[in-house]
Amino acid sequence: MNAPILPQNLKQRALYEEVAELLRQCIFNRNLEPGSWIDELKIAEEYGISRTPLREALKVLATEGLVTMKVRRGAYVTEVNDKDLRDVFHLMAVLEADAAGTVAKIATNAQLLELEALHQELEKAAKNRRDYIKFFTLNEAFHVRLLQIADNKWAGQMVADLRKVMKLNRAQSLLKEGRIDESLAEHTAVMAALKRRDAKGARAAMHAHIKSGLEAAS
Amino acid sequence: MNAPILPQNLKQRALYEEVAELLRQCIFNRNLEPGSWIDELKIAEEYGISRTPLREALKVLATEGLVTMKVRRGAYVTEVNDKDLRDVFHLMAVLEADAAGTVAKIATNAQLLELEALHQELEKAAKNRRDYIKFFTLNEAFHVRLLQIADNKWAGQMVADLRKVMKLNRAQSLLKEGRIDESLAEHTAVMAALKRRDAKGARAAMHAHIKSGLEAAS
DNA sequence: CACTATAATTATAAATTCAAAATTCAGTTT
DNA sequence: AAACTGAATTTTGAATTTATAATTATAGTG
Repeated sequence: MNAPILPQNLKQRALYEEVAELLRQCIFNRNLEPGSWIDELKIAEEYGISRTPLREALKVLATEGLVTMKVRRGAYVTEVNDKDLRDVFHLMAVLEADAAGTVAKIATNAQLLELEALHQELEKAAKNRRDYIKFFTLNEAFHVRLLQIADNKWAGQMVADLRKVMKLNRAQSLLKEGRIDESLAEHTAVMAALKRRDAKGARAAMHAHIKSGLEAAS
Repeated sequence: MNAPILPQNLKQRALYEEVAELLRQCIFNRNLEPGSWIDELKIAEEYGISRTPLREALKVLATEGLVTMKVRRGAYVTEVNDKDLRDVFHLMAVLEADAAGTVAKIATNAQLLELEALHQELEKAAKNRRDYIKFFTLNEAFHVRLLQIADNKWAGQMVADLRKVMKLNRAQSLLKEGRIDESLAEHTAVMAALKRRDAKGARAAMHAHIKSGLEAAS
């Protein structure tokens, strides 16, 4: 019943944080469908907790945009329409392009090598056609690391939030095989610009990369 | 059929939202100082409410970045250091520049006239030297309206959050009289680019405008 | 038969209560 | 006198209870 106390959990997280994370997973894998009402009583019982931390978690998800609160009507999983998705992709393009430009300027050589290593893993995964789950994971890792190196925690937080909203849309996961080649080519262009420390080029390449991701999704 | 629907402006807000707004004001006007601990019992009593909605409000502010939660230690007003401020300004510049570019492209003529009207009010306020509170208010109104016209609710939300964090820093309010002239000139440049529907120019002008705001603040 | 009003049910919102963790302070020991 | 131990106090975290709003169901009337 009780969650085992793992030694790695030295920094304990608050219960409402744990619940928020569980709910995010439920939302991403469509256990909770967009537009559907979130039954507080049911979930609280399912998780074996009271409604108080659950409601706190819901309010966090609401400010993240994953759920929508209606007064006296409870919480609903946010529905993302096409325009929303376009807007989110546009913002992602703007923010990640800026981050790429920054990285081209400020990254240490070691950090560029690190990105290069991730990129090469990505290339490997792309060759094994069936491995598009790994491709997807590595791709996200690359982008996350890039944001980290850009060293703007506010930007990192925002892009993370936007990524969550993107995951609300089923289409985002449709990284089809044909798209892998295209995506990899774009990635290579980004990496090349970074290596020659071409901020403007990196921005442009990243912008194009994300925007073409939108076309694939919509 | 025509049951009297309540006007939208009379929409009731949840108590935790009201409390969150009150706390924001307390934080912005230094009633609660950065770094200071937030006494739940005291505040709850002050507002005449229980701790439950207060704690929900604190969690909202935490995801906005205004407040930092420490496990088993409560909530603290976030302290913004110089690097944080630089990062926030940089993001604001990127996001608002993008929004300005979008507005140059998609705004209706009526919307441009609306912005123009706001801009002219700004000019008037600038002439009355003492009115820098009004100048500040109008300036914010202009930027808010621009974001609205850019019609990307995610971007609007993000810029609003960033603005809140900016307000944590005392320096941001030091919009001194000398700075008013400079700020107005930059604003005029933005407006001019918008009027000739020059997206690139609008982006550049807005970017410069925000960045020079950073220099004034730091 | 339809429509309205009202009662019953259900779910959310907020307050209160309870539990557990951290801090403080006093007392003892070295 | 300094440091450590442990109890008392304070404060956070979570559960439970209470109140209120909204929806549904039911009954009554035109």
